[in-house]
Amino acid sequence: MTDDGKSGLFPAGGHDHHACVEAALASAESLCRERGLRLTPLRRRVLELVWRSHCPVGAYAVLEDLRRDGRSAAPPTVYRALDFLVQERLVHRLPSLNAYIGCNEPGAPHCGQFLICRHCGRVAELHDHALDRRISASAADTRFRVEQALVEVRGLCPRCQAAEGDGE
Amino acid sequence: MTDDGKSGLFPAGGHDHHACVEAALASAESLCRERGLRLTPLRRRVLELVWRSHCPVGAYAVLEDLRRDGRSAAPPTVYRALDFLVQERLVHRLPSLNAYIGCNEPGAPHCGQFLICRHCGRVAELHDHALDRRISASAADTRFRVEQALVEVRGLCPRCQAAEGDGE
DNA sequence: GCCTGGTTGTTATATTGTAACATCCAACTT
DNA sequence: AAGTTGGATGTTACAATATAACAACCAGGC
Ligand SMILES: [Zn+2]
Ligand SMILES: [Zn+2]
Ligand SMILES: [Zn+2]
Ligand SMILES: [Zn+2]
Repeated sequence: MTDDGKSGLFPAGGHDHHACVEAALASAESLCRERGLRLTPLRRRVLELVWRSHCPVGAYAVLEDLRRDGRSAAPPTVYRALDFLVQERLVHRLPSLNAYIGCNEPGAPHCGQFLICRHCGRVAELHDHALDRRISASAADTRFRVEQALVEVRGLCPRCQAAEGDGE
Repeated sequence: MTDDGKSGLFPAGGHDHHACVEAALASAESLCRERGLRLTPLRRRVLELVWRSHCPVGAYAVLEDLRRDGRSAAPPTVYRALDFLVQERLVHRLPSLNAYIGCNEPGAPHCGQFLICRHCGRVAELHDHALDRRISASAADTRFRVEQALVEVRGLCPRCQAAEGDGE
């Protein structure tokens, strides 16, 4: 990150994406080791494929990638791997897109908060704890026991706002 | 509502559901009239079917109901009606459930905020403006232009918390 | 070696959602 | 009234997403 950490949230920023992927994989390895879980080659590869994409990826896109690896693969293969990664909070599922994205702060328990650009498809994950607390408080008012929360915000990312009005 | 308006958010509360459906339909009629839109018999019927359910309903469930009416119906029929109703904010779509639920405050612009009970499937819609504002503020920090926001909270409703630990 | 539990492979199918085009119908125009 | 038009619906076919069920495999412990 070479900026203020805010405007660079969208991965279009000139950060080193390859390094991000490597860091995510290393982090996943250590988290699984701590938890006594098996980050098998398949799971690791799926995590890598999710992270390599700059946008959320669908299960069938991951499936295609696995096949390009030469690996035998069918839908259950990829769904099981993704389920594992979601369970362990290494990736998030975005229900409104039927797609998955790598969590940029795995290990830290948090609810998913996403800014989804309708134009370029990029997604930024937020970690706004005040928002977390606001959701908890609101649910507590109704005596609802929160187990998981998800915030999906659609709109235009800064870059696409600029492009708007032009030929796009 | 016979209570404090909080614990009764979950429709299991002893309110008159039939009256709610009628009120929703009447409200939809007047909103469409104001906006110069056509609440056709099909659209009206779909809205009624969504409202009649105590839980979010899937498109294919609505389709079955339409067929039970004796009406000729295929998936596009119901998806188009649902798309219209969602567009006009008369119903909300819950992406994590692939299902639809009637909006209990149509006309008032608001982001969707839902408490979804994983045990009984019932859903309560919240209207927490502080939460709205918190989301807007968080997005503004990143210069993201919000067009639509959605909060889906999963957990256990008060009733199902009580039932937990028993045979359920 | 053999059992065991978890992981992956494989086939088939279920569920959810759309594209494309035909038909119908209400409202407006002449 | 007859024609025109745009939106709404009917219809067929299909695409995209997800899961059930069972077989095969494999690492670790006995
Ligand atoms: Zn995360
Ligand atoms: Zn964008
Ligand atoms: Zn609403
Ligand atoms: Zn419940």
